[in-house]
Amino acid sequence: MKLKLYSTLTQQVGEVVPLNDNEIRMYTCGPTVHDYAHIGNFRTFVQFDLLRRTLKYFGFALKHVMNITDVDDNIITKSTAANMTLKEYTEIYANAFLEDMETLRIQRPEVMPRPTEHIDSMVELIMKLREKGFTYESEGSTYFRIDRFPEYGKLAQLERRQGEAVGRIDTDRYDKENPRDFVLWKARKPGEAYWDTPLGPGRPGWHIECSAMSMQHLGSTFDIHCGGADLVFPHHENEIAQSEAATGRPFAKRWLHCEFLMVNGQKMSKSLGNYYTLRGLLDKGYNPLAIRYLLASVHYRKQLNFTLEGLEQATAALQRVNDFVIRLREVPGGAEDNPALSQRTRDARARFEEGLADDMNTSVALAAVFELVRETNTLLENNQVGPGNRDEILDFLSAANQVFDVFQIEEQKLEDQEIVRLIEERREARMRRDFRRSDEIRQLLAERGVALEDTKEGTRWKRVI
RNA sequence: GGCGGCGUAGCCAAGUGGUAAGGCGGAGGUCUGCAAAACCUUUACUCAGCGGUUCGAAUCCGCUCGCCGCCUCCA
Repeated sequence: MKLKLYSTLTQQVGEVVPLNDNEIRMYTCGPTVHDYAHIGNFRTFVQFDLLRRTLKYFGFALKHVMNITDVDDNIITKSTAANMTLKEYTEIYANAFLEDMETLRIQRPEVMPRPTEHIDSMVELIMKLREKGFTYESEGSTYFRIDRFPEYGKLAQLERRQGEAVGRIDTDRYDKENPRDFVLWKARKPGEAYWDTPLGPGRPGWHIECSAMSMQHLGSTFDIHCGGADLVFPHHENEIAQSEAATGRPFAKRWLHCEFLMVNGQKMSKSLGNYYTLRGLLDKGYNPLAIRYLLASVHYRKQLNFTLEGLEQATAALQRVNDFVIRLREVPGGAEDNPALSQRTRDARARFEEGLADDMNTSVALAAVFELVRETNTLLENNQVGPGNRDEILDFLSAANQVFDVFQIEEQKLEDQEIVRLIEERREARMRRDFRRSDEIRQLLAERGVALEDTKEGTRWKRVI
């Protein structure tokens, strides 16, 4: 099956064809580590994790680069206020970010470069632009002259307009020939971190970081560049301009942008104060995989309105699949297999893959899982599921988990002996028809996140997520 | 003002010409010591509104209304 993805550049969905052999080279604009990331940020990273896993699912080799930006205005301001070095300060939030990634099961990209370790590449790139006449200097800073790049605006569909929007005045404009020009190298300011380079003392502008790091690790032309929807303009537009001006070659072939997480109809953001952090939600008792599920379940090009109710719905949906797996595992080895169900399982897998192949339509992919769950539950009700069916379905769910990684498919063990003892005690109490004690124990375990369900074959337990 | 997008059941959400996937929730039932889980039945004659094209439209076209994002640091 052919994997198709949208590109902001062409505004069309098209088949993914690697530039080199079977390998996809992909760059994701990562976080700036001046604070804890909020789950709006993580929506993007979860979605591009799905992309990463989808590419692998469809058999591509992958080299994925995601930066961790460790120098910018915010970082400088905050680290100074905290009386810490840049490195001391950013280390805290970089580590927090990596931990949060793990909690959300976001796979580590192959390379996670940091700008402060790539200053040479950036300077080299700017020097190349300077040689080719794309830059000018003003008050110690180096700027990119967009008039020299006729294709400027092709990503954001900006026609080169005469009139600029009223009221959008860049505070630096008096330094620039054209308000749209952007800074490549910022002149040193007293008290701020700087690097001594042939461009003069200073630090890199925001946009040059991603160009330099992506091209250093992936080459001047690579397959996919992704980021949040707010990066289309100016960040990615500027990356294209400076990269293509420097190399004379196309930069990223395909651009993917993840839409925003909304809160009450407004973009979740630090400045609006309407944000939730991962840690905050975990403290409230929400399950990280339910959060991952919620962030993954809505298509990346649609805004997702985040609510706690939505998170609870996601939790329930996930629990349904996990409960199904527990029940499926109880299929006796001697039962007869059901050929019709085998066929249904293959169909479900095909629909799952079709959904993913269609620009990562996660809703369709997940619907394929849920349909199979319902149909199989009905058959389980009538003992029409055999061990072969069970294994085929578990195999399909594992495949789905290669991409989504939210379902609990491995059998869980009770390592807590106290809980094991209580379950046994309850079993004895029920045999004596001592339902008072029985219910008491069930309540006790519920408080510890373990639910008990009595079936004809005995009592089963499960962890509540 | 320019650019991009959205509006489908109580909530989330798929569906881009052929007669409304899936999830959550609600109601009734089966099962159960009671629960829980699961299953069964039910919950949009209709897709923001109004026109148009078509044998046929949630899907195409036009207009109207409402909402969001980018154009400024931002995932």
